[in-house]
Amino acid sequence: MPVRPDQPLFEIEEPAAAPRSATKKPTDADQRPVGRVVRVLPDQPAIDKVFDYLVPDEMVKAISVGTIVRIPLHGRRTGGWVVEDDVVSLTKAKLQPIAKVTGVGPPPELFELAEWAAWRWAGRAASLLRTASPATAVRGLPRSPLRPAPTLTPVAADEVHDLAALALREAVATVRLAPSVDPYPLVAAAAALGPILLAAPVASTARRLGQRLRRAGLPIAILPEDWGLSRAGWASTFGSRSAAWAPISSPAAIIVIDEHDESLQQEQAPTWNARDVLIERARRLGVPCLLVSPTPSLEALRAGTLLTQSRNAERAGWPLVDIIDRRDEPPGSGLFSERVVDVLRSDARVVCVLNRKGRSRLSACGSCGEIATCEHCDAAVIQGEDSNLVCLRCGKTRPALCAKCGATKLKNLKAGVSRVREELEALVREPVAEITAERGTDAGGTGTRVVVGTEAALHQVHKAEVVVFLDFDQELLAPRSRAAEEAMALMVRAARVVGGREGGGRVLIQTRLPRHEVNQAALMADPTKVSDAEFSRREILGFPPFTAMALISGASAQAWIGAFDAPLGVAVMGPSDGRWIVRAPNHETLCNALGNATRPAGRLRIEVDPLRF
DNA sequence: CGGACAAGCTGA
DNA sequence: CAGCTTGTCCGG
Repeated sequence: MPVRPDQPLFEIEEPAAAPRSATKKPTDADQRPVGRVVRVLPDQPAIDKVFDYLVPDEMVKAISVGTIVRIPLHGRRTGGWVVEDDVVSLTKAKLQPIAKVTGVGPPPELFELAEWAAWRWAGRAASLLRTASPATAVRGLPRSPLRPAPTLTPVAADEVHDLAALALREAVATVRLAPSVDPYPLVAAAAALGPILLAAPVASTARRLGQRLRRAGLPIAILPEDWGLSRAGWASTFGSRSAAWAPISSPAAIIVIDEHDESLQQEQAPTWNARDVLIERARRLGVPCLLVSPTPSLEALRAGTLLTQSRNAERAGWPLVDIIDRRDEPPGSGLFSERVVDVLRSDARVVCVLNRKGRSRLSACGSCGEIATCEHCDAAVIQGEDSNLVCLRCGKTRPALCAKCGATKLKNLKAGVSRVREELEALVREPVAEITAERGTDAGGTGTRVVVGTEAALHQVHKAEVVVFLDFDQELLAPRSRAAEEAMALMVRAARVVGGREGGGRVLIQTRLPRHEVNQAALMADPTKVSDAEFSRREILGFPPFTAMALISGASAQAWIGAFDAPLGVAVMGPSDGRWIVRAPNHETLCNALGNATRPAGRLRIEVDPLRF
């Protein structure tokens, strides 16, 4: 019978008050007649300093390391975490009492992990501990059910389950599973060892996996709502990026789903990555860490032993890929090859992907051929949906007419999604929906057979027979250091929308670069084509993971760089666009240097492991 | 973070 | 020099 942790199987008990560390040496500290003193870290990342407080008698039982309290500080009250108990305070200031116990906080080991992460991503421990803390006060923890958790019946003769058995013997295992392969047997195998911790880039992925395990009878905490259950320690914990900071104390194993996904990295500084936090967390606990992905990141390939499916099984988990070589077609021959037109006119459900918003990204005058540019800054202007011309650099808008000859007819040299939607409707003679990040599901993209959109379409459409990349070269040639990996991640998304090849899943790629490693990797269902190429490229360029980097930006970046005394082996490059790069042979050197630097006042962003540089 | 207090700027 | 802004410091 399934255990429903939210039903009255358990009662609420007082927060586990750690036994008052068996009467610490009653020596010199007791010269002073004060009572118990604890050290508290305020929850304001800007303070980054600990303060000592007296524990009033009525709070003695409720307070231990990790407890969330309110403290008087500088004439007002703030929240904070008890980070040390039974402190011998050396301060000359007279101690104030703790004002209030708010509730249960993260387990003690997360404080050490937060300190490490603060060093690793040049941030403050408080911002990480916020992520590790409950959204609202938790006053008691659910008690473990009396009946033992059922033993899971292993999935019979399942390849993924067998992979799990191997993976769970490693400290860190990188498990490559094709896009349409269900990771559940892996999760179930790990959960058979005891409560596990699982993080996935998309909350709904984590939730679905958790619910399946819950149906199998295991107690499951799904974050953020089940924070208390996770803190209680006996339930497997599932969540998105922030689950890297889940309060579960001793998971038997840690799993990161789709570890290659960029959304596992926090956008705001400190830019910690759930994958890297969890590798470290597993290492400290001495439990296996499973990094799962159809296209493992270079970081995962370096961190763990690679385990793969059989070649046949992996191929079956990728869709059939058609590379449509457009090199022979003249430029300007339109966005739709014959192959694509055929598919569009079939009765298949099709998602067309084009990462260009608006009507036109590049326009020229229909009569004189002049490229439409901004009157202010000379950058090329784009034509938005209202058909006005907008400069992306300075934001100026002007009506759609040629600046040279005044003609009002503009030629569309690079169509955007809005324009393509109109063209598609003319082509298929039925309504076509447009999906971009801004105009999402509300635009009702699911109703029509043919959909066109930016990559947001691949998030919002769950099932289609064909995905068409109308101009994949745009992804492949994007001026970004991680363009190939990002294109590969997009391919994985597409592969999931259409499913594996035995189910008829199909992806069409229009490209002029048929030999590009991403195209070849997709065609052959072999992601090593991308990682191999990327490894050698990065090694030649001295990019991560062969080095460690941080990107320094913001109004005070100049001042920071000026005061930065780069130690041996650490290089400062820049500025470009007001940003500097600090590069070191490894994180040890980089993070120590960043930690020793003095921080000027004002806005400063230190992005360790930048995704874009 | 946000209050306290000091140093700088303005106006008559 | 009051009255106000801006900057720096510091908290138990």
